[in-house]
Amino acid sequence: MRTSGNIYRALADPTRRKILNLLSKDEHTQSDIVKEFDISQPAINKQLNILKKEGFVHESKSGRYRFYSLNTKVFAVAYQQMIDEIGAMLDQTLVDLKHYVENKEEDDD
Amino acid sequence: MRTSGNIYRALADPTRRKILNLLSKDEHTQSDIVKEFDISQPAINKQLNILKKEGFVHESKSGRYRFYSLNTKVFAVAYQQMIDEIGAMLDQTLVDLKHYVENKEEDDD
DNA sequence: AAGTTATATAACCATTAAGTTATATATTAA
DNA sequence: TTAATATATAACTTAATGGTTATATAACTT
Repeated sequence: MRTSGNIYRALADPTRRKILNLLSKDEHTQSDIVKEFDISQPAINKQLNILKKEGFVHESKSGRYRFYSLNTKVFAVAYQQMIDEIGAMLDQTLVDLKHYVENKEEDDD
Repeated sequence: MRTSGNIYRALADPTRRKILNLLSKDEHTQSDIVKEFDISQPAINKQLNILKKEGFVHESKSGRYRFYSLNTKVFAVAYQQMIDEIGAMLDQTLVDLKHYVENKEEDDD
């Protein structure tokens, strides 16, 4: 099985995170996406190509438009792997933190 | 409240991820850490300084040694924020994926 | 006091990253 | 067929990254 896209790289840039976030809600054309940013069309194009190459985003052509959508399966799997890797470093801490937050909430009620 | 360290940046580099992983298990001196890698001491020093600046790692001086440990609280909080941000994009997908995996396990038993 | 070990710092280098502007190409609309 | 729109690509700039080597400083060991 081919090792999944580099999610760490994908998430490292805020533009890419915002694109992923947009696509998680809906399919968008490239020009739609461009409108959501203050940067140029070629800049967005580059980031889309990166996300495409990593496999997190799917492109489909229709006329002069390119529709982009989140490749949820690929992204979800990479995400899970990341959680497994990073979350493991924090296992007990997260349990503790959860208790702490929960108790805090109780106190606040 | 000061916004938490940039976990996306911290995780973007494999050397930093490995350092964090080491420190999640135990405190280490810098030279201990250096031994775990094939790169130079100054290179490790740099990465440690980045992790320190982001607040994910704590340094304590003792003689000529520097002891490094994971700042678990800071890291856990940043991690949780990341999970909230990124996980939200995948909510339903993750539920589906879980069902899929669970059913698969059942079938395999 | 001299040598060794741990860490820090400076100067440097190559690569990558993330954007820009200008322009080309493809498709649709008038 | 001309104009407008959507996307792609090329060439460039600037800055950040992640390493290197050489050397300095600090602390311990003999």
